[in-house]
Amino acid sequence: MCKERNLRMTRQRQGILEELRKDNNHPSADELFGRVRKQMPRISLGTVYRNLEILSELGEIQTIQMAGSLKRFDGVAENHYHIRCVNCDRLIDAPVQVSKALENAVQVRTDFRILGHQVEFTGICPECRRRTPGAFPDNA
Amino acid sequence: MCKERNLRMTRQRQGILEELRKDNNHPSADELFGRVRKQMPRISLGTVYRNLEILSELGEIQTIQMAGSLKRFDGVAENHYHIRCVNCDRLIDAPVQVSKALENAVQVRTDFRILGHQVEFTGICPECRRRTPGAFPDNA
DNA sequence: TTACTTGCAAATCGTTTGCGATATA
DNA sequence: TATATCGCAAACGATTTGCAAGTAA
Repeated sequence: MCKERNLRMTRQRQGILEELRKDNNHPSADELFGRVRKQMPRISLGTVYRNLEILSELGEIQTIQMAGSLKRFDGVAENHYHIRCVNCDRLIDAPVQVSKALENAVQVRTDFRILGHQVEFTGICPECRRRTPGAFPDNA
Repeated sequence: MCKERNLRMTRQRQGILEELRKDNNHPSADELFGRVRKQMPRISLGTVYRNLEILSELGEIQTIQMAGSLKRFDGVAENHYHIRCVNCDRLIDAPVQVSKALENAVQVRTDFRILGHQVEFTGICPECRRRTPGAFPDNA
């Protein structure tokens, strides 16, 4: 990291990045704040936001904002699709390949210069289906 | 509309829906408020929000929330993909087919019950490329 | 007539920002 | 030492909500 910008690897920035990469769930800023705070009780929420913004600009992480109203953050920077549980808001990686062909298809049909694309599936996660059987029948 | 709920077709609800369907750009609540207000100067922003929420629940319109921090609304209820200009935030429909096969691919690989999916392409719109030549070279 | 809906204004809440203090390179 | 970054708290802005008055069915 630290391209042309004069960035410093502070204890806080380090801790936030490590915590985000520890497992690939996709916490909100506030959730991440809660986790990082266990290591650094005096860190502030503003610092978490500031660093997530910087890390995202650097391409070290990615910011996810789709169906939900909260931003979610992903320690894996490469594009991949997500599935969101509409019941519990859990967000996981979707086990399907990213399609560059889709971008090309749009590119040739418009005068846009296409830079990327995001996909989010919505559904009911296994836990929610199990927890409340009958609430989410398989045939919608 | 008005399934099992006891909904009334008020002047305001009617006007909001008509205005949203007049052309298929994808206004924010506030933009739509501005337009509807020309017909009904006393309508309030809260009313616009309340009705957009209801119309969305009824499946009459859809709420779009992806890369941007503002919700955007779409008078066309059927699923379709969008392209967002990262420079001016313009949002237009993407001229590619919705792929149910994508949903199936995820369905068979997870224990989620997949309900739908959203796709948003990001890029630079023709107007922005033209307006600031050189700023957005074709080879990224 | 009834209860859904409105306009208004205040509240909410995720996120951003100003500032003086701190700590990294 | 210079200045990027921090912690704190206040500001911001989109959205939501409580309430009394208005109105569709």
